[in-house]
Amino acid sequence: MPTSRTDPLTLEVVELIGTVVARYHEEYEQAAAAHALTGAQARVLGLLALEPTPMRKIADKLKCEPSNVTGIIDRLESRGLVERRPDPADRRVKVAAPTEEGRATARKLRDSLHFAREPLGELTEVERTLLRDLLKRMLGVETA
Amino acid sequence: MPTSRTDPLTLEVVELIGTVVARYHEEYEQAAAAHALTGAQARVLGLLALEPTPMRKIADKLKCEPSNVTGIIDRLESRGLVERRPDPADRRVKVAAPTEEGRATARKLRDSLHFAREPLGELTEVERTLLRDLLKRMLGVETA
DNA sequence: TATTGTTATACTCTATAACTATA
DNA sequence: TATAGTTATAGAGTATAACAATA
Repeated sequence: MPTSRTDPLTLEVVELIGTVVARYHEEYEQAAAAHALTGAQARVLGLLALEPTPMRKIADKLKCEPSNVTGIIDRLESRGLVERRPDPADRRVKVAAPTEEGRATARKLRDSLHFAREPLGELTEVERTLLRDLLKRMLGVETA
Repeated sequence: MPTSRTDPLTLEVVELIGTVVARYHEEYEQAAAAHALTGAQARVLGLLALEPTPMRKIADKLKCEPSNVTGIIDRLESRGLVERRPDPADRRVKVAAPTEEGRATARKLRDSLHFAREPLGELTEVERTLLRDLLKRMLGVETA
Protein backbone atom coordinates (compact mmCIF):
# COMPACT_ATOMS: atom_id res chain seq x y z
CA MET A 1 0.00 0.00 0.00
CA PRO A 2 1.55 3.29 -1.08
CA THR A 3 1.63 6.18 1.33
CA SER A 4 -0.49 9.20 0.50
CA ARG A 5 1.43 11.58 -1.70
CA THR A 6 1.57 15.22 -0.86
CA ASP A 7 4.12 16.40 -3.41
CA PRO A 8 3.17 19.51 -5.44
CA LEU A 9 2.64 17.57 -8.67
CA THR A 10 0.18 15.16 -7.09
CA LEU A 11 -1.67 17.99 -5.36
CA GLU A 12 -1.90 19.81 -8.68
CA VAL A 13 -3.42 16.76 -10.34
CA VAL A 14 -5.85 16.35 -7.44
CA GLU A 15 -6.94 19.95 -7.86
CA LEU A 16 -7.38 19.50 -11.61
CA ILE A 17 -9.55 16.48 -10.95
CA GLY A 18 -11.59 18.59 -8.55
CA THR A 19 -12.07 21.10 -11.35
CA VAL A 20 -13.17 18.35 -13.73
CA VAL A 21 -15.67 17.12 -11.15
CA ALA A 22 -17.07 20.60 -10.56
CA ARG A 23 -17.43 21.35 -14.27
CA TYR A 24 -18.97 17.96 -14.97
CA HIS A 25 -21.62 18.47 -12.31
CA GLU A 26 -22.38 21.97 -13.42
CA GLU A 27 -22.99 20.86 -16.99
CA TYR A 28 -24.97 17.84 -15.91
CA GLU A 29 -27.34 19.90 -13.77
CA GLN A 30 -27.70 22.42 -16.57
CA ALA A 31 -28.54 19.74 -19.11
CA ALA A 32 -31.07 18.22 -16.70
CA ALA A 33 -32.65 21.61 -15.99
CA ALA A 34 -32.97 22.23 -19.74
CA HIS A 35 -35.40 19.30 -19.73
CA ALA A 36 -37.07 20.45 -16.50
CA LEU A 37 -35.47 17.58 -14.60
CA THR A 38 -33.47 17.59 -11.38
CA GLY A 39 -30.07 15.90 -11.31
CA ALA A 40 -31.44 12.87 -9.49
CA GLN A 41 -34.35 12.52 -11.91
CA ALA A 42 -31.99 12.76 -14.88
CA ARG A 43 -29.68 10.13 -13.42
CA VAL A 44 -32.54 7.71 -12.79
CA LEU A 45 -34.04 8.29 -16.23
CA GLY A 46 -30.61 7.61 -17.73
CA LEU A 47 -30.37 4.36 -15.79
CA LEU A 48 -33.82 3.20 -16.86
CA ALA A 49 -33.11 4.05 -20.49
CA LEU A 50 -30.35 1.45 -20.35
CA GLU A 51 -32.54 -1.12 -18.66
CA PRO A 52 -35.87 -1.24 -16.77
CA THR A 53 -34.96 -1.68 -13.12
CA PRO A 54 -36.65 -2.74 -9.85
CA MET A 55 -37.01 0.00 -7.24
CA ARG A 56 -34.60 -1.66 -4.84
CA LYS A 57 -31.89 -1.94 -7.48
CA ILE A 58 -32.27 1.73 -8.40
CA ALA A 59 -31.59 2.59 -4.77
CA ASP A 60 -28.50 0.38 -4.83
CA LYS A 61 -27.16 2.11 -7.92
CA LEU A 62 -27.88 5.57 -6.55
CA LYS A 63 -26.45 4.54 -3.18
CA CYS A 64 -29.45 5.95 -1.37
CA GLU A 65 -32.31 4.56 0.70
CA PRO A 66 -35.14 2.79 -1.15
CA SER A 67 -37.68 5.19 0.32
CA ASN A 68 -36.14 8.03 -1.68
CA VAL A 69 -36.60 6.19 -4.96
CA THR A 70 -40.34 6.09 -4.40
CA GLY A 71 -40.53 9.88 -4.60
CA ILE A 72 -38.19 10.24 -7.56
CA ILE A 73 -40.11 7.64 -9.59
CA ASP A 74 -43.42 9.21 -8.45
CA ARG A 75 -42.36 12.52 -9.97
CA LEU A 76 -41.06 10.98 -13.19
CA GLU A 77 -44.22 8.89 -13.46
CA SER A 78 -46.53 11.86 -12.91
CA ARG A 79 -44.83 13.50 -15.88
CA GLY A 80 -45.35 10.47 -18.06
CA LEU A 81 -41.65 9.71 -18.45
CA VAL A 82 -41.62 6.46 -16.46
CA GLU A 83 -44.06 3.71 -15.53
CA ARG A 84 -44.10 1.03 -12.83
CA ARG A 85 -44.58 -2.52 -14.09
CA PRO A 86 -45.28 -5.65 -12.05
CA ASP A 87 -42.64 -8.39 -12.03
CA PRO A 88 -44.37 -11.65 -13.01
CA ALA A 89 -41.75 -13.64 -11.12
CA ASP A 90 -42.12 -11.82 -7.79
CA ARG A 91 -45.26 -9.91 -6.97
CA ARG A 92 -43.46 -7.78 -4.39
CA VAL A 93 -41.26 -6.22 -7.05
CA LYS A 94 -42.09 -3.15 -9.15
CA VAL A 95 -39.96 -2.57 -12.20
CA ALA A 96 -39.54 1.04 -13.28
CA ALA A 97 -39.35 1.47 -17.05
CA PRO A 98 -39.19 4.56 -19.27
CA THR A 99 -42.13 5.36 -21.52
CA GLU A 100 -41.51 6.21 -25.15
CA GLU A 101 -41.39 9.88 -24.17
CA GLY A 102 -39.02 9.02 -21.34
CA ARG A 103 -36.67 7.27 -23.73
CA ALA A 104 -36.75 10.27 -26.07
CA THR A 105 -35.97 12.61 -23.18
CA ALA A 106 -33.12 10.39 -22.00
CA ARG A 107 -31.70 10.38 -25.52
CA LYS A 108 -31.84 14.16 -25.84
CA LEU A 109 -30.32 14.49 -22.39
CA ARG A 110 -27.42 12.23 -23.25
CA ASP A 111 -26.78 14.06 -26.51
CA SER A 112 -26.69 17.40 -24.73
CA LEU A 113 -23.95 16.30 -22.36
CA HIS A 114 -21.14 17.86 -24.28
CA PHE A 115 -18.74 17.86 -21.40
CA ALA A 116 -15.56 15.93 -21.96
CA ARG A 117 -16.65 15.28 -25.51
CA GLU A 118 -16.08 18.76 -26.89
CA PRO A 119 -12.91 19.31 -24.86
CA LEU A 120 -11.62 15.88 -25.80
CA GLY A 121 -11.81 16.98 -29.41
CA GLU A 122 -8.79 19.13 -28.63
CA LEU A 123 -6.73 16.04 -28.02
CA THR A 124 -5.22 13.78 -30.66
CA GLU A 125 -6.17 10.13 -30.77
CA VAL A 126 -2.84 9.16 -29.23
CA GLU A 127 -3.44 11.59 -26.38
CA ARG A 128 -6.95 10.34 -25.78
CA THR A 129 -5.62 6.79 -25.63
CA LEU A 130 -3.01 7.92 -23.14
CA LEU A 131 -5.61 9.69 -21.03
CA ARG A 132 -7.86 6.65 -21.11
CA ASP A 133 -5.10 4.36 -19.90
CA LEU A 134 -3.99 6.74 -17.16
CA LEU A 135 -7.55 7.11 -15.90
CA LYS A 136 -8.02 3.35 -16.00
CA ARG A 137 -4.92 2.74 -13.93
CA MET A 138 -5.93 5.48 -11.54
CA LEU A 139 -9.34 3.89 -11.09
CA GLY A 140 -7.88 0.44 -10.74
CA VAL A 141 -9.81 -0.76 -13.78
CA GLU A 142 -8.61 -3.92 -15.49
CA THR A 143 -6.57 -2.99 -18.56
CA ALA A 144 -8.17 -5.87 -20.42
CA MET B 1 -15.00 24.78 -33.19
CA PRO B 2 -14.56 21.00 -33.34
CA THR B 3 -17.60 18.83 -33.82
CA SER B 4 -18.65 16.63 -30.92
CA ARG B 5 -16.85 13.33 -31.09
CA THR B 6 -18.79 10.13 -30.79
CA ASP B 7 -16.08 7.63 -31.57
CA PRO B 8 -15.72 4.67 -29.18
CA LEU B 9 -12.45 5.92 -27.69
CA THR B 10 -13.89 9.31 -26.79
CA LEU B 11 -17.02 7.73 -25.33
CA GLU B 12 -14.85 5.43 -23.26
CA VAL B 13 -12.91 8.38 -21.86
CA VAL B 14 -16.16 10.21 -21.13
CA GLU B 15 -17.42 7.19 -19.22
CA LEU B 16 -14.18 6.95 -17.25
CA ILE B 17 -14.49 10.59 -16.31
CA GLY B 18 -18.04 9.88 -15.17
CA THR B 19 -16.64 7.15 -12.95
CA VAL B 20 -14.04 9.52 -11.54
CA VAL B 21 -16.75 12.05 -10.78
CA ALA B 22 -18.97 9.48 -9.07
CA ARG B 23 -16.15 8.12 -6.94
CA TYR B 24 -14.93 11.58 -6.03
CA HIS B 25 -18.37 12.61 -4.80
CA GLU B 26 -18.89 9.42 -2.90
CA GLU B 27 -15.64 9.85 -1.01
CA TYR B 28 -16.26 13.53 -0.42
CA GLU B 29 -19.69 12.93 1.12
CA GLN B 30 -18.29 10.11 3.23
CA ALA B 31 -15.47 12.29 4.53
CA ALA B 32 -17.93 15.08 5.33
CA ALA B 33 -20.30 12.68 7.09
CA ALA B 34 -17.42 11.36 9.19
CA HIS B 35 -17.27 14.86 10.67
CA ALA B 36 -21.06 15.13 10.92
CA LEU B 37 -21.12 17.64 8.05
CA THR B 38 -23.18 17.70 4.89
CA GLY B 39 -21.41 18.08 1.56
CA ALA B 40 -22.39 21.74 1.28
CA GLN B 41 -21.23 22.49 4.82
CA ALA B 42 -17.90 20.78 4.18
CA ARG B 43 -17.38 22.72 0.96
CA VAL B 44 -18.09 26.04 2.64
CA LEU B 45 -15.88 25.23 5.62
CA GLY B 46 -13.11 24.33 3.17
CA LEU B 47 -13.53 27.66 1.41
CA LEU B 48 -13.45 29.65 4.63
CA ALA B 49 -10.36 27.79 5.82
CA LEU B 50 -8.55 29.25 2.82
CA GLU B 51 -9.89 32.74 3.42
CA PRO B 52 -12.68 34.43 5.43
CA THR B 53 -15.35 35.35 2.91
CA PRO B 54 -18.40 37.65 2.68
CA MET B 55 -21.75 35.87 2.38
CA ARG B 56 -22.38 37.10 -1.13
CA LYS B 57 -19.03 35.83 -2.36
CA ILE B 58 -19.67 32.41 -0.84
CA ALA B 59 -22.87 32.23 -2.88
CA ASP B 60 -20.92 33.15 -6.01
CA LYS B 61 -18.37 30.41 -5.40
CA LEU B 62 -21.05 27.83 -4.65
CA LYS B 63 -23.07 29.04 -7.64
CA CYS B 64 -26.21 29.19 -5.53
CA GLU B 65 -28.55 31.91 -4.28
CA PRO B 66 -27.33 34.07 -1.36
CA SER B 67 -30.35 33.07 0.70
CA ASN B 68 -29.06 29.51 0.87
CA VAL B 69 -25.76 30.60 2.33
CA THR B 70 -27.57 32.11 5.31
CA GLY B 71 -28.80 28.69 6.36
CA ILE B 72 -25.53 26.87 5.74
CA ILE B 73 -23.56 29.42 7.76
CA ASP B 74 -26.29 29.39 10.45
CA ARG B 75 -25.78 25.66 10.93
CA LEU B 76 -21.99 25.88 10.92
CA GLU B 77 -22.14 28.78 13.34
CA SER B 78 -24.51 27.00 15.72
CA ARG B 79 -21.92 24.23 15.92
CA GLY B 80 -19.16 26.65 16.72
CA LEU B 81 -17.22 26.01 13.52
CA VAL B 82 -17.76 29.41 11.92
CA GLU B 83 -18.47 32.96 13.03
CA ARG B 84 -19.85 36.06 11.30
CA ARG B 85 -17.68 39.16 11.52
CA PRO B 86 -18.58 42.71 10.56
CA ASP B 87 -16.71 44.34 7.69
CA PRO B 88 -15.34 47.69 8.96
CA ALA B 89 -15.35 49.06 5.42
CA ASP B 90 -19.00 48.29 4.64
CA ARG B 91 -21.51 47.78 7.39
CA ARG B 92 -23.83 45.83 5.12
CA VAL B 93 -21.26 43.04 4.71
CA LYS B 94 -20.82 40.05 7.01
CA VAL B 95 -17.62 38.07 6.65
CA ALA B 96 -17.82 34.39 7.54
CA ALA B 97 -14.66 33.06 9.16
CA PRO B 98 -13.80 29.67 10.66
CA THR B 99 -13.21 29.41 14.41
CA GLU B 100 -10.15 27.58 15.67
CA GLU B 101 -12.26 24.42 15.90
CA GLY B 102 -13.54 25.07 12.39
CA ARG B 103 -10.00 25.31 11.07
CA ALA B 104 -9.08 22.07 12.81
CA THR B 105 -12.12 20.33 11.32
CA ALA B 106 -11.31 21.66 7.85
CA ARG B 107 -7.76 20.36 8.20
CA LYS B 108 -8.90 16.90 9.27
CA LEU B 109 -11.44 16.89 6.46
CA ARG B 110 -8.83 17.77 3.86
CA ASP B 111 -6.45 15.13 5.14
CA SER B 112 -9.14 12.47 4.95
CA LEU B 113 -9.79 13.12 1.28
CA HIS B 114 -7.63 10.35 -0.01
CA PHE B 115 -9.25 10.22 -3.39
CA ALA B 116 -6.94 10.76 -6.31
CA ARG B 117 -4.03 10.94 -3.94
CA GLU B 118 -3.83 7.24 -3.07
CA PRO B 119 -4.62 6.12 -6.62
CA LEU B 120 -2.16 8.60 -8.07
CA GLY B 121 0.53 6.87 -6.04
CA GLU B 122 0.20 4.04 -8.54
CA LEU B 123 1.51 6.31 -11.28
CA THR B 124 5.10 7.27 -11.89
CA GLU B 125 6.13 10.90 -11.82
CA VAL B 126 6.31 10.98 -15.61
CA GLU B 127 2.79 9.60 -15.83
CA ARG B 128 1.44 12.09 -13.33
CA THR B 129 3.01 14.90 -15.32
CA LEU B 130 1.41 13.52 -18.45
CA LEU B 131 -1.97 13.25 -16.75
CA ARG B 132 -1.66 16.78 -15.44
CA ASP B 133 -0.93 18.19 -18.88
CA LEU B 134 -3.73 16.23 -20.54
CA LEU B 135 -6.24 17.40 -17.92
CA LYS B 136 -5.04 20.96 -18.31
CA ARG B 137 -5.49 20.90 -22.06
CA MET B 138 -8.89 19.27 -21.65
CA LEU B 139 -9.96 21.98 -19.24
CA GLY B 140 -8.56 24.72 -21.42
CA VAL B 141 -6.18 25.81 -18.65
CA GLU B 142 -3.20 27.91 -19.66
CA THR B 143 -0.13 25.67 -19.86
CA ALA B 144 1.91 28.44 -18.32
C1' DT C 1 -38.93 -14.75 9.13
C1' DA C 2 -37.02 -11.99 5.47
C1' DT C 3 -37.66 -8.92 1.59
C1' DT C 4 -39.98 -5.26 -1.49
C1' DG C 5 -41.96 -1.16 -1.73
C1' DT C 6 -44.44 2.41 0.57
C1' DT C 7 -45.72 5.92 4.02
C1' DA C 8 -44.70 9.25 7.65
C1' DT C 9 -41.44 12.32 9.58
C1' DA C 10 -37.71 15.42 9.96
C1' DC C 11 -33.67 17.80 8.14
C1' DT C 12 -30.91 19.99 4.53
C1' DC C 13 -30.35 22.25 0.16
C1' DT C 14 -32.41 24.80 -3.39
C1' DA C 15 -34.78 28.94 -5.83
C1' DT C 16 -37.99 32.86 -5.57
C1' DA C 17 -39.78 36.88 -3.64
C1' DA C 18 -40.21 40.35 -0.18
C1' DC C 19 -37.97 42.74 3.48
C1' DT C 20 -34.03 45.61 6.30
C1' DA C 21 -30.11 48.12 6.69
C1' DT C 22 -26.82 50.07 4.67
C1' DA C 23 -24.38 52.41 0.58
C1' DT D 1 -31.45 53.73 -6.35
C1' DA D 2 -28.67 49.83 -5.73
C1' DT D 3 -26.46 46.26 -2.87
C1' DA D 4 -25.71 42.81 1.29
C1' DG D 5 -27.91 39.90 4.02
C1' DT D 6 -32.04 37.96 5.87
C1' DT D 7 -36.69 35.93 6.21
C1' DA D 8 -40.60 33.33 4.43
C1' DT D 9 -42.13 29.88 1.47
C1' DA D 10 -42.27 25.87 -1.35
C1' DG D 11 -40.19 21.89 -3.75
C1' DA D 12 -36.83 18.25 -3.92
C1' DG D 13 -33.48 14.93 -1.98
C1' DT D 14 -32.00 12.50 2.02
C1' DA D 15 -32.16 9.10 6.18
C1' DT D 16 -34.87 6.71 9.70
C1' DA D 17 -38.55 4.04 11.33
C1' DA D 18 -42.83 1.64 10.89
C1' DC D 19 -46.01 -0.71 7.85
C1' DA D 20 -48.48 -3.96 4.21
C1' DA D 21 -47.92 -7.42 0.83
C1' DT D 22 -45.42 -11.15 -0.65
C1' DA D 23 -41.76 -14.59 -0.47
